[in-house]
Amino acid sequence: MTDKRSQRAADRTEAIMRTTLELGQEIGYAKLSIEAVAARAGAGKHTIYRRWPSKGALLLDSLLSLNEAGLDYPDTGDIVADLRVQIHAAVDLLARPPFGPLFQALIGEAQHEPQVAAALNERFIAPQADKTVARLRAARDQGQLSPQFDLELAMAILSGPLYFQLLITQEPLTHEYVDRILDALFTGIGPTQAY
Amino acid sequence: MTDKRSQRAADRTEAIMRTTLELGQEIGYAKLSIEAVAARAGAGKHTIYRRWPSKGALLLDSLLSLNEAGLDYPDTGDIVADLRVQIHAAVDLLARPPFGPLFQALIGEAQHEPQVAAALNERFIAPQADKTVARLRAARDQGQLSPQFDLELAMAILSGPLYFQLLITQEPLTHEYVDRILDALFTGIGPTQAY
Amino acid sequence: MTDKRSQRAADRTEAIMRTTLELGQEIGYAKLSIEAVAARAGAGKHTIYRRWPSKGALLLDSLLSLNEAGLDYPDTGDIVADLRVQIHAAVDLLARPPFGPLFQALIGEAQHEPQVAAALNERFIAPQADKTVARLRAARDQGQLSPQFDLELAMAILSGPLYFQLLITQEPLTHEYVDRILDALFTGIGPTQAY
Amino acid sequence: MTDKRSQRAADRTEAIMRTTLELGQEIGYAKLSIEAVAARAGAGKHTIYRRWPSKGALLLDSLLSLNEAGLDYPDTGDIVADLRVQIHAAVDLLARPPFGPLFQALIGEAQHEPQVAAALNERFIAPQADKTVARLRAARDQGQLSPQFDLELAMAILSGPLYFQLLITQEPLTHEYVDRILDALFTGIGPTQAY
DNA sequence: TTGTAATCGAGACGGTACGTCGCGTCTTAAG
DNA sequence: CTTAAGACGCGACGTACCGTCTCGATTACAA
Repeated sequence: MTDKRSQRAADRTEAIMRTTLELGQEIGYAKLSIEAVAARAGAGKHTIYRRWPSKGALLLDSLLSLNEAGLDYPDTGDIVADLRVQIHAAVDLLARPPFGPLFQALIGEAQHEPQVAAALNERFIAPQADKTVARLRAARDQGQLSPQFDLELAMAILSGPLYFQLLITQEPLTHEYVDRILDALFTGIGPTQAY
Repeated sequence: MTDKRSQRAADRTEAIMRTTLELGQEIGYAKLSIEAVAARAGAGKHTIYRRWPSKGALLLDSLLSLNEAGLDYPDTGDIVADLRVQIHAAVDLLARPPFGPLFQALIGEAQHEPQVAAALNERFIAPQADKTVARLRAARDQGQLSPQFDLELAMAILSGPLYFQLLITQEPLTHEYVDRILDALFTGIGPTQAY
Repeated sequence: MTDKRSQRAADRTEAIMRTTLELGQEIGYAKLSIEAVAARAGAGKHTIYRRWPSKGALLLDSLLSLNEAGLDYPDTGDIVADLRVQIHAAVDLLARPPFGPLFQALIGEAQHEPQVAAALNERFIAPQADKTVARLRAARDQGQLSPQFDLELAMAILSGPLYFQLLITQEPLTHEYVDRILDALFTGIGPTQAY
Repeated sequence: MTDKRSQRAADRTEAIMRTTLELGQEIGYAKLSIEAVAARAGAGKHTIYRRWPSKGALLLDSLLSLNEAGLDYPDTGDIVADLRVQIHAAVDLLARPPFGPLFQALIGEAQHEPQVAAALNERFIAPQADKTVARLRAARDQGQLSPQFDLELAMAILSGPLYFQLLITQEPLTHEYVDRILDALFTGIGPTQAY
């Protein structure tokens, strides 16, 4: 399949990403320099620059190499239970090393590198969101949700508070908090009587 | 009020922050260097470092100098209408120059500078959140919301999707989107029948 | 004699010079900064700049405060013996702490500060040279030296090799070396037969 | 001779030293900064620091590049005449631009950088001194000087007064002064009768 | 005895340069 | 043709001192 040449290249690519993860965990992704990665990996800087245009791009690939499979949704027929399982898993991934700090650093990079933001969206955020929307759509098609149920909005309401806590208040993400959001979304937050 | 010495200091502080805002708008906050701010402001670098420990801290103060009053909530008695007005204003502020790009850059900085994250929270995020919670509490006390209404969670559901869009998907924030979130929160998102 | 005002001033002057000597011995006169002297002496920088225009000038005064009396020549009637005593004493002073290193540093400063060079000459070098010339003149007047004896040149031949060794080759100055120079000057270096 | 890699390096080295000489003549070697040399030479500061550990070391190499051949002694059989020619040439070199001011600055640096002092000695002072001593030795071997003639001391007596005048009294060095020293050394300074 | 003028410690300020780091580009030699 | 190695121009970092300046507090003298 892959000939000898691309095997050599793949080896180098993999070694560089592995070094990025190691070094990032040791000294922090913010302080990570391409210079240091090259030195530690025994790679020339050229070899890195040939593959990735920026530190953000390298971080993104390194991140994705940690989660190649993605998080897949179960479909047991119970939409709330399935979302709960899935979001608990997502939170476990996002909030803990080695994925968590790297993910956070990457979002930091994305704020001043539009290309990183776009790539992050396209390759990680959107696929995850799509899976959530797809699972919700299935539930709606099965009549578990009303026909007017706004799939995209529901996804945003499920995700937004988590990112808010991860990036802004930087408090720990708990399963309990996820459950409260699910509750609020599917059983209502309580204003019904008053309205 | 302020004696001569602190007046001099205040003048310098103000000049540096003003230059930071100017230069940041011209070349982008990511490319902004303390060196360049010092040169443009006619200040020594020491004078900047004496006041702010990092670029992030300087950005934070400059940001806050743009919005010294904060965004205040109206209380017309109609909680949904009041929130709508308030959040529309917030979105207008957060998503547009000069505040928007600087705010975004600052959150980027916060991802790898815990002190910046803490200061940002303490001095901007938390006060705004507190105002929202306070307005919601007033509504609950007036019986417009059920006694079980989770104030903090509501605030997170109102804020989270906005930050998600601002920082992650980086799509434009519209008043219409705010309205959809408000609707979902206060009238339910639609699963009621199915449950 | 000195009124109260000048007493206060003299105290400060003396404290600054003493600190200069202390600090210079600790960290080396090359690394010495006026900033550090001021801090250590508990003096304002202004107080130093009011008295001395440059680090070199401060060093010079500090140096001279170590040797206020100067080196005085004995006159026992034996010119060679008197010179020997005197030059041995000079060498002991010039080549040893605390005078030596400071003197060396000062000559270093003098190479790029003409005013320091001039002041050093006027206040230290020339007076010493004059004493030597005066002692030689007395010997010539007493008939111990021929009427054609070149006083200035003799002084230069006695001093030059010492400074050469102190500043250029930076080898230790010994009494034995001084004796060899005196021998060469007064008994001839040995070419007589061949000429 | 030199391969391509060292040719590139040699070009940079040479350009930096040439700029050092130019700039030093324009603004004085004391005010010379590595920053300014780098800027004028179109070189990175790193490129300079990679080659020379200090300003003094750079000055030394620049100095030596001005006098790569060294001053060679004639040997006409007449030791005094040969020394005269040679020392006149040395004085002409040492006391005049471009060599003189740079040499003086370098000795200034040497007073607070032992490594510069050592290098200066090894690469300039000692070789010159050795040539003088060698020429004197040849004369002694040929019977022009007595067997007891102290070669090293003679060299010091010839050199010392010149350096004394160059560095300490900072009066101009003349050929006439050199002749007086030669006279004193080889015909005696005149005390003979009295002793 | 009380201004008033000089001096002081303290340290902020605009600068210049330091020596280091990392960027992204480049050149070379080895495979 | 790709690599490891690393030199290079560049720009910024954060620090150290420079010499000037303002600011009260502390003296000492003259009114």
